[in-house]
Amino acid sequence: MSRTPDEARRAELLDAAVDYVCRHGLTGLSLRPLAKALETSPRNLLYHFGSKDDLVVEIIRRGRARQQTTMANLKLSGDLPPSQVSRILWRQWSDPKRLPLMRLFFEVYNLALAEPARFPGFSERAVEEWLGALEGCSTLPSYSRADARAFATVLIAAFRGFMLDLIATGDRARIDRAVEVYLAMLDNAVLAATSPGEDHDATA
Amino acid sequence: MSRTPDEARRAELLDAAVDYVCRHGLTGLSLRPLAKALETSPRNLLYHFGSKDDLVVEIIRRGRARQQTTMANLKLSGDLPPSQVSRILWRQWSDPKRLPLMRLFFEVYNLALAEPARFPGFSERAVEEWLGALEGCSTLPSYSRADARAFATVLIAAFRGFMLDLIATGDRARIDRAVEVYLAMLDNAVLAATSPGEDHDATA
DNA sequence: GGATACTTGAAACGCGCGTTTCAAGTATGG
DNA sequence: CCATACTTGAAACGCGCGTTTCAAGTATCC
Repeated sequence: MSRTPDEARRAELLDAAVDYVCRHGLTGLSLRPLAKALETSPRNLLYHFGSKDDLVVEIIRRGRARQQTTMANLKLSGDLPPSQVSRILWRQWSDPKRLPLMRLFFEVYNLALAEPARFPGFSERAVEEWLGALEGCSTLPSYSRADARAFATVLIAAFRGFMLDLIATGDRARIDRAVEVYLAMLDNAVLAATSPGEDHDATA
Repeated sequence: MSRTPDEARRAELLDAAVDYVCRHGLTGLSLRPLAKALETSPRNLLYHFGSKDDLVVEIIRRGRARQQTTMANLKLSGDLPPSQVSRILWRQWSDPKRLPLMRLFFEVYNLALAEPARFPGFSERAVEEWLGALEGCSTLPSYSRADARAFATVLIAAFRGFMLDLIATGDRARIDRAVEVYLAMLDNAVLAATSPGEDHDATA
């Protein structure tokens, strides 16, 4: 007939929107300022994305895609010790260039907690995906599956806790030092779990 | 003259507002629904609190007061091992009755990150207060001050990470198990730090 | 080159927001 | 008891929001 839909324009707008949201947050997002920053109009955003809610969904989806790209680049081989996996994770994600994306996801976690209906299953998936990745990545042979999940839960909790602190305070010196203390603890724990001599009971 | 200001009414409204915000979140808070839930009018909220922003500030302040009351009840003596301090903290705060307040503060952290001007220094203080408490509570004699801060940073990160997970997934069984694994790691670390025999290097 | 469908702009609509205005209601000090 | 100041209610204001309407602009296929 006459003309093919301009998919590239949509992708360009979406990418710019993700950048904007990383800088300005998702909570107070409104179309008019966003449109102005993207040098377009609210009308156009709605034309390309249908509604604001749909746009938000796509922004989050695109953000997750960036996150997963980063994770894929980690190339974590299956037999690294947990401390190595955690160190690589930390090195990668504490990069100032990646912090805004991380901050965005903490924001989305919160929004999802406040309005689970708008982001169904988001919070649960956010943990479950990392669990899956870390369970597979750093399992100790002696661990049962539940132990492995518990251990992975520790890794995730510490990682996210350090991230929160870094995002909030920016006190990189203190936190980097804390991460090293923590990684040494991890090595100690693995040592204790694999050496048969010690009394090692992790249950209450 | 004629009548004394009703301070009790204000306090009552504020307490009810904190409860409301714990249940409904602070992000989308607006006066009309809040007033309806409190069986009063927007007009009255503004009369008692001046403006919505002032009200929000007072809600957060009151929430912090509740938080500190809980902390004061912990009665952490100075010579408990870190794992005991952490266990008590976790037991106290993972109580379902206290989770909403914790969730509220994670929400405020995020708001403060998005708009530092509205909540000046909030995020930094949130970490610094816990740091101070934990530094004093579970210092090891062999630690320098920087080491103590780093160690306390680990405790806070893990605590907050576990909290985030619990609030998001509610998977108490998995997380309680993870906490036990983590506490055992803490004990191991303290053991390693105090026994002179082992090679113990926590720097990169 | 003109019909066709994609793309964009300007302006307005209805809505809920925080806030203000104005007036009535109410308890208390003199 | 009544003047005074505290308290509350009803209604409206202006504003920014997401969205819609209507029309113009633009690239492409026949």
